[in-house]
Amino acid sequence: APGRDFTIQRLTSVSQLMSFFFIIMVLLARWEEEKYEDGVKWKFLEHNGPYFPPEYQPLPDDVHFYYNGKEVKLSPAAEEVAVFFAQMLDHEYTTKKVFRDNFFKDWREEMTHEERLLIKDLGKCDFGELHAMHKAKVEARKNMTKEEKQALKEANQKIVDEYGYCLLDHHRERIGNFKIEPPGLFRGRGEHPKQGMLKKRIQPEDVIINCSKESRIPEPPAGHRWKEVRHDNSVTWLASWTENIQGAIKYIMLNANSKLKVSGPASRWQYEVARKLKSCVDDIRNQYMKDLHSREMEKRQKTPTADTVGCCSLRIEHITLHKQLDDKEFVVEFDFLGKDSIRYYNKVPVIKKVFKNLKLFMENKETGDELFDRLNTGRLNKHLSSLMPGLTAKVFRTYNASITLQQQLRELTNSKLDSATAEKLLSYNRANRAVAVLCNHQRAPPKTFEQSMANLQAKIDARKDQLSAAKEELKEAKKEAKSKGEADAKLLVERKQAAVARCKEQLLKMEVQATDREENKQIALGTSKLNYLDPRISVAWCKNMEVPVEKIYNKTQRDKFAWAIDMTEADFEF
DNA sequence: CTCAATACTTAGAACGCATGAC
DNA sequence: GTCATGCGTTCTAAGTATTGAG
Repeated sequence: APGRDFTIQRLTSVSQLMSFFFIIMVLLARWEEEKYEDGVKWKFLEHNGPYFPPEYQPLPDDVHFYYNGKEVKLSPAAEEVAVFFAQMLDHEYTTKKVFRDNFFKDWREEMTHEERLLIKDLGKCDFGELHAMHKAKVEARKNMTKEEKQALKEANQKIVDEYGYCLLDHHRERIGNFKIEPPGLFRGRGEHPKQGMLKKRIQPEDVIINCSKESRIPEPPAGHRWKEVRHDNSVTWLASWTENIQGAIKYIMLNANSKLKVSGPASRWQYEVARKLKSCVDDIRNQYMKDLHSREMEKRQKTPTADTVGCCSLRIEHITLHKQLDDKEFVVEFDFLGKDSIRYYNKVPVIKKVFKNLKLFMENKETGDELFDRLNTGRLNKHLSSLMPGLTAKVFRTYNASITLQQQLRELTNSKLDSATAEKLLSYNRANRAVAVLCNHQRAPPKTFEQSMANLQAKIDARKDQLSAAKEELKEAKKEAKSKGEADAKLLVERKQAAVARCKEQLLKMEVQATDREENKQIALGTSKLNYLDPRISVAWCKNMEVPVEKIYNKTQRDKFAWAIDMTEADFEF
């Protein structure tokens, strides 16, 4: 079947040949640009190493911790961890059993033998004074004078200047995360079984440095040494360490606007592959409608994480089959937690064949069993790339997002002459929103949402009152004008009419704003904008609509998409 | 090939600062 | 000037992709 797919695909259209040709041209261009052999990411790399967070400052003598009502002076190590907990006391995490249990277990490990003997019940711990001290500190920071704030800013800038940049192949590049992650209590997303565990302080002895052999090797902090210094130019990271919660490796890497990222495989390149999918997506869709039978294998087990799934790892409890639902036949109801424990809920009508297959896959299984027990992401992507070179699930996502944006922009925006910039931007946001909904990019409603919505509503109400008052005045003025017919009175009518119109306009604007905000309550636009939408679509739209590109991309985004802003013409089509 | 380790991208929340309304 | 609010930045968790060992 893969062979046949490829043949069909190759013969179907001239435009495919064209796009294939284009891909090769881009490949060559990219080759030219990168100028290094495969797998080599740089020839020269020099940096100052990561920035370490400041050492723990023990509590002042007048701040106390109490156990069972009695004052206890904690050892520095135990005290530091106690402060982590105290700082989070306002957060609801600290009320959760898993969080508390994990915290307490790890905390006890930091205690001295004596402390461990004494402190056996978290419920008997009183962190009140530590908590109060933390809040006072936050408050004090907020109330700093202008000069103090300025001094702090300058100090931070000094750190950025020293540690925030590296030299990569003769270019000074901004580092994305040059700071070692400070210690604290782990906060996973969703019901994470490890929430509350102690994330330990990283020492230079834990850190591997990666740089050029011939570069100036970064100095470890005084009295310390690095775990290792290596010179591996097949990777892009500058430093790494292993964190203690999941045992995962953390990396110090470059900023998103660096050459390495912008010309890396992920950015421009992914959009070209996705564009190519446009020319053969119909074939591929027809094909998978034909062979609705896949048979592969595999399972996997990892260290405990929050219970989340993706399309390949769905379990049978995540879908419900409805032969009939409302007025539709063969409906699949999805309900599961995806990445970041974000819920996906949807009812999707499918064709009979798919419905029957799903039913078959669920047979003789029980809760906890995988729906597609012979499928995994590797297998899926292998199959996809046999349909079109470079095709993966992610390419589909990029394609779907970009094509949706383009369609929505066409549907939602009028000609450039028809509307004001604000209205154009609203349309752009709506198109962006449609994409975010498609990709299930959700956010928690902002904490201040209800309040700010109420504030806006109050403004709207006030404006409404104002409007009716203005209308009333207009009516009065008209009556006056009719009975008297003086020029002055007529002028007054005109003035009142203008006032009513202005009022109406402002009211409309606010109402639109309220709608926009309400619609955006649980939708996050940033992720799709940054990661899935071909920036050339947006740049072309700006050119066509005569909207400055600054209105849709901020500085950071303009840096990241500089290549698209430079090269895109108004007639660009995804 | 499989599995685990490693590398890199994607993600939402928290933070903090600029801005604009009053 | 004050204050809320929205926005950009920072942070780091949580995915996917790739590599490499056996």
